[in-house]
Amino acid sequence: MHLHRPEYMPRMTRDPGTLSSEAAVDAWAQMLRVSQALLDAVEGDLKAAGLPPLVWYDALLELRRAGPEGLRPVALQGQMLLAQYNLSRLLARLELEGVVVRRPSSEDGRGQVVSITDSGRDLIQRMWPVYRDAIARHFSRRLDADDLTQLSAILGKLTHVADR
Amino acid sequence: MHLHRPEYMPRMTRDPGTLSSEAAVDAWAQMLRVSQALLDAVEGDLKAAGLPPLVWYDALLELRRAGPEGLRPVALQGQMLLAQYNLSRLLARLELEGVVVRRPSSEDGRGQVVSITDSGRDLIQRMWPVYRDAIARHFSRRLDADDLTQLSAILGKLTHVADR
DNA sequence: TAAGATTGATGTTTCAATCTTT
DNA sequence: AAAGATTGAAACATCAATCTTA
Repeated sequence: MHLHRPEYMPRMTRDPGTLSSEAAVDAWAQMLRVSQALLDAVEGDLKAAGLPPLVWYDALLELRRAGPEGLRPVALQGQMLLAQYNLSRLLARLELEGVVVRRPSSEDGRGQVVSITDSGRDLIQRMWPVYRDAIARHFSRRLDADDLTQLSAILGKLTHVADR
Repeated sequence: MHLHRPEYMPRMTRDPGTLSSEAAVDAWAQMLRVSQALLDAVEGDLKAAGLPPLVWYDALLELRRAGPEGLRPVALQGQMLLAQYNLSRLLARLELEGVVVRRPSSEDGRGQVVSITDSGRDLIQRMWPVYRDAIARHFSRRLDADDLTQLSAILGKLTHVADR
């Protein structure tokens, strides 16, 4: 359990802000560990089925949503949590595989437009059943409706991480 | 929000096992996204303070717990979620930096024993205040005691991911 | 044969610098 | 100067093969 419970932590001060910090740090470590294990498990299922990693699924899904007009890489960046250089290289791999196409933007000379191809639509359709089953097996199956409601509410409180 | 809500998902079957699958998939995507953002934020704080990444903290913490006898790499592997080859190279970096030492095991000719050094103890002590503040800022500060209790209970249900 | 651990080759991510257009 | 995007070099992760001892 507790991936990194800090035994170093100084003996619990009276500062109200740190009163329950031990429980908070334990929960933090637990969350890190569980989500990493879940991610590993799901990625493992995809790989076992001979399919590409989750980040391909995420990118293709956003591009499919965008429709025939495609998306600017900078817009994709906002959806996915990727650095610009990282996205640039991901798109290069996707294009090499033939699942997306890139063309220069007519509106903005600096930019590009990326669209999903038929082959990309086919790939994401083949990925989804495997992904769906992996989520069910490792995640949904272990939680009931109340768990999902509570979890979602708590995660919602953690959403604006970039603040401050 | 919803990192990859599957619009591909076929129109909700009557199969009881999949009745609430949409909510589950949303919660799954939310969890992935939030934990990745939190991790990025905390790693960013460490880096901004000129400190090494979290995985160093985790390894050093386990080794400090182990005390003077040290730990076998295979034992560290169990604590951290790392592949063997990955750990091997992490330990090489830690040793190069002088924060751990490796020596052959006297009990098992195949194995080694790894211990933290004084320099390693110093490093982890310098990392902890930064890490603690990052957890507080990005995580604890946004949750109350009930949130922590609920979150921990839910994460507990997700813990045995390797099953089945 | 299996467990503990490492390594060469390859792929991916990151940092910092760059290039083009706004 | 700032925004959109890319790239060389370096760091790190992964795969498959290897080595040693149990």
